[in-house]
Amino acid sequence: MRATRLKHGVAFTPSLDIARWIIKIFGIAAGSDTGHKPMATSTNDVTIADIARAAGVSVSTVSRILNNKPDVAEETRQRVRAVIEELGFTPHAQAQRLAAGRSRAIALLFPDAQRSLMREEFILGAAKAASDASYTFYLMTSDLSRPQLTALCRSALTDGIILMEIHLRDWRVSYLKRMGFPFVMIGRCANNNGISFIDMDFEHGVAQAVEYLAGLGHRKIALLALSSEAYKRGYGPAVRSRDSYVKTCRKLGLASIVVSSADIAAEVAAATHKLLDHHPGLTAMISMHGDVTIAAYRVLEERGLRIPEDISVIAFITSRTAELFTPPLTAIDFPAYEFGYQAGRMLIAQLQGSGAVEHLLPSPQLVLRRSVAALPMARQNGSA
Amino acid sequence: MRATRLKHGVAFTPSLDIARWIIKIFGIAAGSDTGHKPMATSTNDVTIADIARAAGVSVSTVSRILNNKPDVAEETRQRVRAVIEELGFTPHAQAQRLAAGRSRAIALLFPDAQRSLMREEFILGAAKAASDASYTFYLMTSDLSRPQLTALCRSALTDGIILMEIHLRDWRVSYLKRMGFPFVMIGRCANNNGISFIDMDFEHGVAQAVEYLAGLGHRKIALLALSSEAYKRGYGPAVRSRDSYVKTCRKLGLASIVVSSADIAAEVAAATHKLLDHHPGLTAMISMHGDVTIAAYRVLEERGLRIPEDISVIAFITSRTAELFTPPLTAIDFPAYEFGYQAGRMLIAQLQGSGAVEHLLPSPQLVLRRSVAALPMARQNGSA
DNA sequence: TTGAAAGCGTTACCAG
DNA sequence: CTGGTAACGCTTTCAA
Repeated sequence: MRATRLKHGVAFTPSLDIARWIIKIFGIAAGSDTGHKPMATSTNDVTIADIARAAGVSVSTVSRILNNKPDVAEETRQRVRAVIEELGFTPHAQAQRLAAGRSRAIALLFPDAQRSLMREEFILGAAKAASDASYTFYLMTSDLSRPQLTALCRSALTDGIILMEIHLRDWRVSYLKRMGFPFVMIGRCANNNGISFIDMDFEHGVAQAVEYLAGLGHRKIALLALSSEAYKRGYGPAVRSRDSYVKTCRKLGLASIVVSSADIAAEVAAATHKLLDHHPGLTAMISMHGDVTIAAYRVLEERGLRIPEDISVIAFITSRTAELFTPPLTAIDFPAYEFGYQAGRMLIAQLQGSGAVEHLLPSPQLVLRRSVAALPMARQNGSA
Repeated sequence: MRATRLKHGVAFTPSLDIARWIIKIFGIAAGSDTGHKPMATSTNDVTIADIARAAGVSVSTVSRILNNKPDVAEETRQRVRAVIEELGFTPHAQAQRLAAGRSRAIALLFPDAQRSLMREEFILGAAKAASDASYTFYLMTSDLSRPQLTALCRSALTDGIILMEIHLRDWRVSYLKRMGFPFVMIGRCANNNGISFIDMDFEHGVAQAVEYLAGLGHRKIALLALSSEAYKRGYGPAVRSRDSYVKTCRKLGLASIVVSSADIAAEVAAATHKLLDHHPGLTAMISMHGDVTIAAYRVLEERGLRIPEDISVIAFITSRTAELFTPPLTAIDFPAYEFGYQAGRMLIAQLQGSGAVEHLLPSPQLVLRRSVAALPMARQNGSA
């Protein structure tokens, strides 16, 4: 993981040294030949009125045809459609939205904080769901403050919202609920009455992982938990995973060994060191840190511990990412793309009036790869 | 990488078996207490007219204040602002957009085809650039057909577009240029007159990689190239990387060893096998396959070849992903997030009338990690 | 510095 | 089945 700087364009830090990029400025385009005008209307001169005139019908009729309303004579429909085709007309989305009072758009509020290879897949899934339903898809990064959320709702930019990073008690949820603004969650609150969500079942996932490891003879199983700060804030995954871990350990008569840290390589590494220092007999760990679990791998490697011979590791992680680890990570699979897709689908269903509230809590799948091994009898007696 | 199915919720394929998810339907919400109405307007009753009335001014004045126009008495401004605050007013975005003829939105056209850990970072970067400039950000997956692109332009949904996966001759580019519709590219064509872009300099990147390896004594350096189909289509990265590789090899008096494949694990694995079968003396390879390079790693491992002792590997890849490999990948760093950010920034600058065309071709940075080693003298004489 | 009024391009209601 | 017309909520001349 170490790297050094060489002479010629070889650097450790891959920071974008923008000032040194090859930047060619071709001068001012102004109103010249390129003719890039910021006016979107320049591209869309032909309106519904033009169509009406050309086809010898009224705008209402054209509108009806555009919206596939039934009460139009087939012959008229054909004729108008031909004109539309010929003039290359496409409706002005903003105008449609204003007049119709709906935007046919959904938005995903994506936490700005830390990027994670896993969570990015939510985006594509949600976007796909939108496009499948002919909705447009907004991605909003930057964590919204309360007034910003209000503004978003009132702006009518979007018909509904997908919320992520849900806390057990989440002000955004209460607020949107009170406003009656449509939304769904990836994650869930303590109380989810009347709200659709899809969530990873961390509770069962962790229990499953612990039991699986215990079944292989492991007795000292640690949890590399999310930050205690997140736990205190009531961040769902942090609370549910940790609580479930403790409970499962108790049930199985195992000691709970928890070490918390933020999803940052340096902190996960420090946490892992701490863990190994304090618990020399450790034979397995469960990581909540997604791809950052690599930091734990490196620490183990550094300390001469082999995976899985000396230590078994399980993480909550996307398949694609799990496969990049060596050895590949045995994992509770986190199908982030599918989660995003389902969230989008649910939201749109809700918008289209199917009043059903959906609570999706897929049962976690443990995918066996190569980071877990059974504990040999010799070690089961605690001889670290 | 192999995995087996166990009895209890343990599966190899992490496919979402939706039918078996725990799905609770809480009945029809209808017009009940949840009150989720699809009408966005329900949330936004207070209009600019209400403000005007309450403040005792005209709508024009309120509008001016909303848009920070200079010609308003400071005292009036204060008073109206207070009313806006008090009534919790937020402008109706669709109405603004319709009236103003601008959407203050940009869109990223994201290729639907294959997902890649790397390319997903483009999205967040572009979204950030938009949010930094108070623009909204559309993400459109699904590859647009020609009529769909036309429709997008005419719809006035967005003021400008970011294009990806650029081919040397790209119909979308010609089309948008002809239409005079604002756009920028991540990637570049053969001829980029008057068009802003940011592109990875694959040409120099590959040259740098080959020269670096050659400098370490390697003589048999292979290129795990992108699919020959992509090459034939004129996909920029495919063409530029391969051509540069061949050229650099010739310059250095090395034989060119190219094997092409799609960005799919199975194909990359097959290509790697083929490579090793046909070129037993191989000591280094350069991969264009991003995170799919893991497939090559696995093949090497499988065949008992150590990285970097037996084979050195260099790839074009994001730092975050490179660190997941073991050993960590020495790489031409692909700062995808920054690319996305710059593309967004450029587009918005263009929309705001700074007519400067920017051609950004940052010099590729080789980041040394641990997948490359110098060739011992003993092996330099070709004794595989 | 302010106000009145004419759009912006659709949709949707109401007559016919 | 079709046409007129009033919204939709805001921006932007043009006068005052």
